[in-house]
Formats: sequence, C-alpha cells, structure tokens
Amino acid sequence: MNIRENIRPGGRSARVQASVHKAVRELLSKMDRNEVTIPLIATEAGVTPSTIYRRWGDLQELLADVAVERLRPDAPPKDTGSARTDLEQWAEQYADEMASGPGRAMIRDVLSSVGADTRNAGKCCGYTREQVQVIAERAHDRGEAFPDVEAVIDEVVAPIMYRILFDDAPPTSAKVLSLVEGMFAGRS
Amino acid sequence: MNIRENIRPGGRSARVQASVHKAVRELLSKMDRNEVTIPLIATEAGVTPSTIYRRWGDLQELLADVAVERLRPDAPPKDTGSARTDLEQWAEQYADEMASGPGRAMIRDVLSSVGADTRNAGKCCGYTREQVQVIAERAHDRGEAFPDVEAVIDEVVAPIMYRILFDDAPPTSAKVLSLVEGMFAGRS
DNA sequence: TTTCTAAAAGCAAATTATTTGCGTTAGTGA
DNA sequence: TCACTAACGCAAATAATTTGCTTTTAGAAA
Repeated sequence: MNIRENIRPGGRSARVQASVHKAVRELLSKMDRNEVTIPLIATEAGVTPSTIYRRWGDLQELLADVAVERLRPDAPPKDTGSARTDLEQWAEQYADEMASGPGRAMIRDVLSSVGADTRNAGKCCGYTREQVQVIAERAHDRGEAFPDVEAVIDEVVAPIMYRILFDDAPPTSAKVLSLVEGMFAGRS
Repeated sequence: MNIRENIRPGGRSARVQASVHKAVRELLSKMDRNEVTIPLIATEAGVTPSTIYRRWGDLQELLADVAVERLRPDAPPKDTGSARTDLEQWAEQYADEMASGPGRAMIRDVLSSVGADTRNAGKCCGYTREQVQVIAERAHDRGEAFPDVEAVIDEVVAPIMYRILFDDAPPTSAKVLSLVEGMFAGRS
C-alpha cells in the first residue's frame, strides 16, 4: 500500500492528508503513542476510519509517513565560516534532535514501517546525505579540504545513530565532537 | 509489560513460552510477517490468545522477544590466528546475517518494540559488544595490539548497521573489509 | 506425602479495531 | 459544461483485543 504523492494533489485528497497528519501530530503530543489508534485519529481529523485504512493500510504506515515528514530538515546546515565547525555544529544538533524522546520515536516509526519497501528509511538517509553534501560543497567553494560524504556518514552519522538506537546512552556532545575530530585527523 | 525471565522457570509457563516462541518462528518462516496474528500464533501454539496478550501485551513485544533470542550469537567468533583476521571474518559474517531478509526483519522487530524499555535493543548491542570483546581479549592474550571495543563499534559495527537499516544497499564484503582496514590503519 | 497458595492459563462475553461492499462526492480532462 | 473516476463516507460483517471469572498447577509449608 504505497502512499501516492502526486495523484490529485490539489484537492480533497490533499486536505484529508493534511488533516490526518495534523491529527496524528497533535495526538502524539498529547498522549502515549500506544494509546493512539486509527479510529481516534479519524475522529480528530474529521474523517472516517476506513479512509485512513484504505490510504495508509495500518497505523505503522501512517506513523511512518508522518515521521518522515517531520524528520525532513527545514533548513540547510548553518554556515559558520569553516567546514569543520559547520560539521561540528550540524552533528551536535543532529545528535540532539535524534536522541530526544520524539526523535527516537520518529526514527523507530520510520524503521518499523518498512514492510514492503525501504523507501521511508531511505528518505531519511537521503536527507542526512543532502545536509552533509551542502557542507561539503561549501567547503569546496571555500577551497577547504573535506572528506567524502560517505566517509562522514560512516564515521560520524552512523556511530551517533547506532548509539541512539541500540545503546541506552545517547552520545554526549564531547563524543560527537571527537567523532568529527577523528574525521579531520587523518586527512587535512 | 515486562517479560519476566526468572519466575517459575521450570513449569507450565516455560512450556507455554517455548511453545509460543516455536509457533512464531514456524509461522514467520511460512508466511508474510503482516499476516501473522496473535490468534493465529495462539492456535499454532495450542494456547488461548488471552494468554499471549497477558504475557506479552501485543504482537510487537512478542516478535521482539523472539527476535532477541534469535539474534543471540550461538558461538564465539572463530579463532583465525590473528586479531585482524578474527575481526574481518566476524564482521563479514555479522554483516551477512544482519543484511539478510530475516536478519533485517529481526532487527526491526527488536527496535520497534521499544515502547517503555530500551532493553531489547540494548541486549542486542550487548551481544555484539561481547563478541568483539572476545576477539579483543584473544588479541591481548596473544600480545597483539587491538583497538578499544567501543572504537570497533563506532567504526565497524555502526556503519554496517546504519547502511543495513537506512540504505538500500547493504555493505559489500569489500566495504566491510575496508572498515576493518581503517580500524587498524592509524594504530599499532 | 499431602495441603495450601498464588501465579498463570483457560474460557467466554464484551468491547474495539479492521475489512469490505456500495452509494456519493468532487477533482480532472475533454 | 459534462463525463469519468479516484477517493471518501457510511454501515454491516468480520476479526482482534480486553476483561471478569474459573480452573489448573508449580512451589512452598506442614
């Protein structure tokens, strides 16, 4: 049950989608996530449950859909003057956001949904890659050396995410900085 | 709804648990995961659904419980004569197992369950850490240099897991080897 | 061993969620 | 404007979940 994104985008479907997403966000902020049900969302959104079932399939898909949207960055990484500090600040903010209660919940929602397609998780990965890419391009424009984007994902993003998902202790600020440090140590 | 592991371990509870786990494994091997329901599992296991609901709470918790057990390594990493090859072979096997269809499904089950407690995902992380620890101790006994276990998690385990979870492309054998390579490059 | 106790299982009724068929509404393209 | 059809609403049917109560059974005490 793939969510179509470009069928009749300007009409009722779009309004229903917006209304349902809004309802989900509001309910999640008010109550525990396993008390949120589709009939509840439907009431809050002013639609019938069957509409939601037909469009999203089940609660996990819907939560994932909402989470992906919320995980999309709303601004490019701040330009701090140097690639290293750009990356430091971006990584710290990324770690903070992802390690927060809502952040973790959204990541789990996105990962849980992957029943048939990996597209949801892939999108999030794509957002991250884009952000790092922006930093890399700025570095290039300034004439600074900057590691490969994939290396940044391996050495900075992946450890942060691994510890958020699997470990009890989210990475500290110092830890994040040391990961970035390691990134710049070997090269120049 | 925590699963207790040490209450009346030798009696009926244990038989029910074993029977339910077995039913889950068999059903998952026979059919698509989102066709598996608790009433189905109950029938297959020869118990009533309410027993499962009361013990595990919901399907996700049960699937996570089963997945954690299946993710527990059944043997220590193979001793290949040197720490580097130990780590190489272990990492390749780890990547293969986790990137496989069932592997990915189990990881997702474990991560999805984390409603109240992070214990499930933490356990998996713990298994991995133990395996690496074994390799590290063997290296120490042999007098070989070996990086810190946490560094191995950051630089080898985390990138593998990140790409399995978020990327479409699971890491290739060459990629895994290059991660291990990077691990040994800077030091000793 | 026998008896007592309470945790866990079974059963069935009540509730709640999900699916489905069909009629209606409202964007879209001619 | 009109015809077409995807998407919605409604309501009935089905399936899953919860819950109160009874029965079973492992483990402890006599």
